[in-house]
Amino acid sequence: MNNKEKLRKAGLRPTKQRMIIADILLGGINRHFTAENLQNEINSSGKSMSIATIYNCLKKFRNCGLIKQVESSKDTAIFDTNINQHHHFLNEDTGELIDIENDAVNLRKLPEIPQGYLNNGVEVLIKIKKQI
Amino acid sequence: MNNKEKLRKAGLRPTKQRMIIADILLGGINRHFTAENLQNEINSSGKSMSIATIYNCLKKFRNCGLIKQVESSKDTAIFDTNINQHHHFLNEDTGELIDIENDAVNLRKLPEIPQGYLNNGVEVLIKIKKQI
DNA sequence: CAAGTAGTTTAGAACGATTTTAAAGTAAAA
DNA sequence: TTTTACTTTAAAATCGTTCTAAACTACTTG
Ligand SMILES: [Mn+2]
Ligand SMILES: [Mn+2]
Ligand SMILES: [Zn+2]
Ligand SMILES: [Zn+2]
Repeated sequence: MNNKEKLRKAGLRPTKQRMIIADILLGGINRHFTAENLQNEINSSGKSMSIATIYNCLKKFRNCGLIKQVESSKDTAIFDTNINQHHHFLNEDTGELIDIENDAVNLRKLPEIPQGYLNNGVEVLIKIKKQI
Repeated sequence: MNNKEKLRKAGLRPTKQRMIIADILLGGINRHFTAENLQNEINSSGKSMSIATIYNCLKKFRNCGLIKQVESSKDTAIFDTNINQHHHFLNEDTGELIDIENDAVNLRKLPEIPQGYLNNGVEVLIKIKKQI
């Protein structure tokens, strides 16, 4: 399925701007990035896009499940093209995130989900720092 | 150990403002809160404190290990008085966090820590949402 | 205790990330 | 083709947080 079809299937009009972002984000190597990272990459390729549009698109993409947003205590939102359930190393010295594939982690025991609620995904974060 | 001693031991001068915050946060029931939550609570008790001071104190408390900051994709920083290693349910409908005690989770398999790095804590986040 | 000094608080300004506004532009529907 | 709803944009606004610089206070030293 090409990117235009992916957008259509997600209920999003394939505008010029969304196609530019889809071409960068979808179907390539997985990555973690900020809105500003993405704008810089668009600029480097000789194109340009309003930062408002970038935020609009990322929010739409996220709400459609085309990308995810990472839980992070940094003050800038971090997005993730890896939409499979997976886990992360967090380098606490640098803030860098590294993917951990889902099957590299195995949970022997989990608490009961509160009454009336559904498990909507489990994420493991392994904080690491450089050895001294 | 009383709060004044706790601050001293952490290398922090027990100022009037830090004692007010310590009295609210330390040694009570564990909770998750924002800087604004804390200011509202201080205000409700008839006291007042500059928001800059609240941020200053929370940062000092966090750096001393008296409180933690939660990994969260919300744009407001969330702090946690539970400084033990533990896990969370995240109610994705409301943003509410619920503590999961460390021994309620058991990890059978973890990936290898990258060469030259140390494991500095593992956090499990279980996202939940209301059943439909 | 009295001074001295180093650390702290504060209001307000500044900042950086994100959202809103409102007008112009574009994609899809009729 | 005309109409409609949706999208993009620059610029302003907003929001959480940090900075500035002056006043204040806790601790140290004499
Ligand atoms: Mn923030
Ligand atoms: Mn965040
Ligand atoms: Zn990832
Ligand atoms: Zn907690």
